[in-house]
Amino acid sequence: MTHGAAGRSPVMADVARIAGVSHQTVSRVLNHHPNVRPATRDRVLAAIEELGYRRNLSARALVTRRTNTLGVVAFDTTLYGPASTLFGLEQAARDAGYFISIVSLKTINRKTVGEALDYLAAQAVDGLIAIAPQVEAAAAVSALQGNVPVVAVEGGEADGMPVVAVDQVRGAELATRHLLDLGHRTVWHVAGPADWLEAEGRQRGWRATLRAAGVEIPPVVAGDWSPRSGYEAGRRIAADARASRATAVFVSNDQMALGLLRALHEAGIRVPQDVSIVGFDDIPEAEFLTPPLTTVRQDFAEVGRKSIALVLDLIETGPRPVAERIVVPPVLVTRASSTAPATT
Amino acid sequence: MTHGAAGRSPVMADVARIAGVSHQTVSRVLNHHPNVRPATRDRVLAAIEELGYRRNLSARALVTRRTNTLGVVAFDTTLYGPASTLFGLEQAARDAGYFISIVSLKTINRKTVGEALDYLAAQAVDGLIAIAPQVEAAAAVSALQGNVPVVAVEGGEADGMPVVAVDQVRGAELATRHLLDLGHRTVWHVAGPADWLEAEGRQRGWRATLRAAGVEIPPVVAGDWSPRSGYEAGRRIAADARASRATAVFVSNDQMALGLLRALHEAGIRVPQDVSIVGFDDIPEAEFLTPPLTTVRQDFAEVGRKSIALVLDLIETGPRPVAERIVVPPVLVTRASSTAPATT
DNA sequence: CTGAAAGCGCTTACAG
DNA sequence: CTGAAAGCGCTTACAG
Repeated sequence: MTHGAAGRSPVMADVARIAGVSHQTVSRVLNHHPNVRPATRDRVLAAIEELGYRRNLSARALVTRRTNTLGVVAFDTTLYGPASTLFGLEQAARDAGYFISIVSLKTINRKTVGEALDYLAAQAVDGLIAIAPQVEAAAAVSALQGNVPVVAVEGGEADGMPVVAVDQVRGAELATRHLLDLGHRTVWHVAGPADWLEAEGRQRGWRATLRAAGVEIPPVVAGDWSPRSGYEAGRRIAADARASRATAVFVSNDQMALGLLRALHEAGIRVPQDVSIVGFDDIPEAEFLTPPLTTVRQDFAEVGRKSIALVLDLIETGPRPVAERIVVPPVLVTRASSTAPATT
Repeated sequence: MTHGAAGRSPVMADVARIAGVSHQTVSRVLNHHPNVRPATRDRVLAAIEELGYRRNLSARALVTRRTNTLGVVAFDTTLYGPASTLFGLEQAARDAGYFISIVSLKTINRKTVGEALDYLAAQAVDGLIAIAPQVEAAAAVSALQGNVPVVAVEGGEADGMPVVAVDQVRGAELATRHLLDLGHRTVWHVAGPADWLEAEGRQRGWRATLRAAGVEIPPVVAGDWSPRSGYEAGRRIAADARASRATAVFVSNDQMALGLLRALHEAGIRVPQDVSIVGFDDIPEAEFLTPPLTTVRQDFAEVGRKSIALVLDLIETGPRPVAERIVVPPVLVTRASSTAPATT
């Protein structure tokens, strides 16, 4: 603030005056325009440094019609998966020089998702990323399909929208096959909420694997992702355990597996001696549960990076003739909660 | 798009033309200026509706010098606490009509925090909220103290900056006193990382409570918030258990308590019969651990709301003569992991 | 209660 | 390689 009118922050014209050039030349330097003489460039840079000048991004956005901001719609970023994805998105966006404006929803339906998208549209974001793991949310996002590029994270296949997702079906196959390979006659399944695409994909992968193996397909036990619902599922399975002779359970996420572990423990059923358990996500706690949980790890950071890369590419090159679907492979992490069945 | 030049989105002048007024009148309607005749207002509103007009926020920001955006600096939003706080912040900001621009850091030091603040400053945010739970981060934030109002969430007391925080000392007192009241001779402590203000506050509260009770103060066991570090602390405590005769442990967060539970279980030490455990946070999993975990609940949503309210107030009314400190009380949640010591 | 004028701080052709 | 001009879409005094 040693130059320029006191009290106001410096503008391009202040820099220009000090550098002895016009403000257009300052603009050229800032935008890495090739045609600037090195000596001029250095003078401008020095003046910028001296004044602590920062470009006014609102003014810039007004003329370029680019805000350099990406909107993110998310649901319950308190859950490990969405939180991790968001973290990955944010890192990748910043590396690319974009700002992230986020709205996270408490409840998902066409109305709330629509409002969120409106909210971000009002901000004139350059692109939109929707962490839209529910059928409803995906539908709401695809209904929008406005002027701005949209990428769905964990979105469904149907809606003709670019998607970046972990291969849920594949993950469920890994989990189910692992248990079958250990020698279990079949594998039970505690599912996530019916309207979540991930829950649906995992159930599909589980079912396909059992069918391919030609084994009996037990009835699905419903859950809602919460430890509590896993606990309740566990009580039900424990009650049926002797009758059903369940020896292996693939649980659709780690939090439910944690609740299920608790219920089996209460019922005096040992894991893995009596029942083997496999979860999904590999939350940081998974390794330290009793027993340590075999699970399927998702690379959320990678999903975030790929989503940003895709939306930026869409911004640059315009929409594709056919919507892309980028798939990130999951990895099975084997721990103590799964073993061969007792030979009875 | 039925009016105006095809291909471009409608601007204020388009609305004005359709409503038969000048664009200033449209502006007045949008800004809820009192002096607009109701009939005129209705015509303008109808035109806005008809065109699907949205105000260009960049143009608005250019003249008002307000971006209606709040910047948030956070650290590892993958952790339950920061994720929950962020969620609360975002809800509260949106309710107040503000956008949130977030940058989350992987590592915290003066440099990374400084860069984050620069990044947000470049965006000309109207206010800044720093989830700055480390000593270093708090220092970096207070070093800034630029032109824009800053509120520190979980910040320290020293830096003369407005702070919103859960009363960590009080929470630790609740936990420690609970264990003493159950009849334990003293209480051990697994601390969080030394440079975290929350870890420091909880340790302070624990120590003060023991001192006030006139009981022996055991050496602190160090952790880093992770389940793994809790596990390692648990192994150390288990190894010393007979020698040290530890019967009660206050663990500085739930994730470490989870790891500690695992270690004690491996060592054949029963919780709570042999050792009582109390955690901190009340993560969703806490209720379903084996055994269900007694812990101290923090109201992160409330912290978020209060932080937004404070920063907005600072934006409106300017800085206070003396920096405010708003404290949110924690609550003890009693579950099965804590009980009276065995009478030996 | 409403309109004509000026200006916010940039970028983008257009000259030279 | 660099500058004078116009304009992005709003809001804010200023008139009336």
